[in-house]
Amino acid sequence: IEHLARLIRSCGNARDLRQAQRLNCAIHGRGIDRRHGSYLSNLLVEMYGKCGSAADSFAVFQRARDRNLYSWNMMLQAFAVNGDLSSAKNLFDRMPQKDVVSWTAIMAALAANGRLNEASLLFDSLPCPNLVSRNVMLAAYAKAGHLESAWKAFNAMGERSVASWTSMIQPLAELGKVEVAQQIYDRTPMWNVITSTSMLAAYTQSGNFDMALEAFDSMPEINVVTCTVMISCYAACFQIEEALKVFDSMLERNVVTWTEMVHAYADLGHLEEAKLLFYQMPCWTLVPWNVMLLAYAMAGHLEDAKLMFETSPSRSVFSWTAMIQAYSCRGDFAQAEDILLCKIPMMDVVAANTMLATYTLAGCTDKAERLFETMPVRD
RNA sequence: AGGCCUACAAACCGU
Repeated sequence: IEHLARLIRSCGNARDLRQAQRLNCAIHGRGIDRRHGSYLSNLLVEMYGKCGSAADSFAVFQRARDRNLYSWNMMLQAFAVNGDLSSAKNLFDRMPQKDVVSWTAIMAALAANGRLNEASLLFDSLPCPNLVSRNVMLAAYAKAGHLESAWKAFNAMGERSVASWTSMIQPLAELGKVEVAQQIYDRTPMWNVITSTSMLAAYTQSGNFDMALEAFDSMPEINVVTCTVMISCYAACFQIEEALKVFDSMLERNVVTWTEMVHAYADLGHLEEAKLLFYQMPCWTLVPWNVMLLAYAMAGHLEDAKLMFETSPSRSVFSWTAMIQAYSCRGDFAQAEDILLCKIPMMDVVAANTMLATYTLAGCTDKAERLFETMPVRD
């Protein structure tokens, strides 16, 4: 049974939906999940959530014979991480009991969807906040760039964990304050591989590639994320050979690692290599599809872009925006605008701005103005 | 009865 549990967990961690479905069939088909209380069904609910399918999670949840607080919290989390806040709230309201984990999961989901105020209000109403719920709020402030509030929350904490310290690093780098991030990193009383990888990412994202290399060389412990960051670091300084060296030397790779390598090839203009690697991926998320789609779009390969769009398992606003670019690059403004105004099921400000920029750059001021007037969202 | 499995920090996509 522990063997099965391990299999389920590793499948969730690999984000491999196909494998998840196979496992679920094998387990449920033999009725194994019915014989072990809520343990296995809980793990299956979690697995599907991680693989991006809240619907499959819910199916398992509903057919489960025994449900405990863990089951409800895992289902809640499955909805939350997949961006289905309304289902999460619905479930939350129907929970027979709730604990601080349930509240914290909702808070984190609100914050992740840009609803910081609601998260903050919820936090203030928590009957008994703990270290994790405080960390969630802290990280939410930090990521939103509300450094004052973040520091206030940080300083108010009676007890801190590695996560509390690590949460302060990344946002500083994003605001161009790498030195401050480094000062915190140097002063941290506790750190682990995540902390040092955050610092590495901070250097990479701020363009301090030499610092990144130095940091990497002196890291006492690395993992798959660390190496993936190094691939993006080498890609950012146009060292495709070095990026590939890291990729080839990795003992463990996940879907992000693969995506990053495909992205590196695509970004540096090696479309054929990108394509080869893309089709070799052991499993996909939507991101690599969009990476390939955009690469083709920007290279003017409209037919290839269309093919990616049509064959991808699903489409997000990223995919649609890439198609706007694909048509724009070919000068087919009518098709591009048709996508924006008629076809996108989820238009946002970036998609609209993309079209606007196309018109502006092409000197079609009249069309740009007309579009601007009718844009449902502006920034 | 208790334990196990759930919430927090690092890497990938569009103007």
